[in-house]
Amino acid sequence: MPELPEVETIKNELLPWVVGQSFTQINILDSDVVHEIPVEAFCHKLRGQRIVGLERRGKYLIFNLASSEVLIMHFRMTGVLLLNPNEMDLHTRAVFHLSNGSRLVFNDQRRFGVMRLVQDVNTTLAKLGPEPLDESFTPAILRERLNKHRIPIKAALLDQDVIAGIGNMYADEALFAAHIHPLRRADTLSGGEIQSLYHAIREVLLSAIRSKGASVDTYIRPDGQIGTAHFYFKVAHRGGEPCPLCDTPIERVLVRNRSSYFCPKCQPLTSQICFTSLLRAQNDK
DNA sequence: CTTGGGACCTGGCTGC
DNA sequence: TGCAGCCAGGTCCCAA
Repeated sequence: MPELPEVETIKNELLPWVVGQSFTQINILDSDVVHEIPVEAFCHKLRGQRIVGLERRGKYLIFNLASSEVLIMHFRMTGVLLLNPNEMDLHTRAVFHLSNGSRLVFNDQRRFGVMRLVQDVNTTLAKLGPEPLDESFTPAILRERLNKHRIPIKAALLDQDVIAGIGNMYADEALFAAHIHPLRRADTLSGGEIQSLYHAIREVLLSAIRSKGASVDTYIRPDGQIGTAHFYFKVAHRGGEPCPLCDTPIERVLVRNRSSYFCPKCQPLTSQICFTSLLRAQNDK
């Protein structure tokens, strides 16, 4: 699942190959991948456009163009962007030909990925929460954001309007590192817990970027290689395995219909749990 | 207004 | 062996 570290890796590895190049031809094989604008218009507007910059915001990959327009991609669950792949892929949705002869190929097994052409990226992504790796992101900002919500902390971390870029895997890893139960109510964290969670979020994301992302499911890097962040996961996708700290089996609980993996001993229940969610989750088991 | 849950989608896995 | 049904999850949308 491309979350912040995966999209950051895609951006870093593509940047030297695409910035300064122009789109010479665009082939859309699955018209559903283009949103808000007819495919014909999308291709027509993009053809000949020069890429002047490549950025990431949250889980979005942003192509800044020489014109005022901006190409935005979102990979959702199974989208990948490959540079000059050798093999054809059944799930190719779009192919971008560049002026240096390279091909950017957008593959997406589950067809949830989207791309858009917008006038102003700041308007389009205005609701996104702060970037957790920005210097301007502080424990005080995290506290202020979480205090507005009476929902499970896990659900708050997944809400892109609260914080941008965190998905299911890294939310579980951050909560484990901070020793916070996924069903804790977001607005009940102590000052110490906010501090722990703040540092856990940043360390988990930075560590994953150093490992070039996590190749669970279909994610691979633009050159076709895997990322290795998932080798170091402590709880994510590890239900039933022993906790690396205390050997207690990792448990799974549903929070907002999403699997959450946690250690019941290292992330203990407290009186500030979201009881309704917990009961519903337990009933489902 | 906030919160919760289903829909979307497809391939892999489980269990009968 | 075959196949129905479940599961994975980011985001949107609707209902309570």
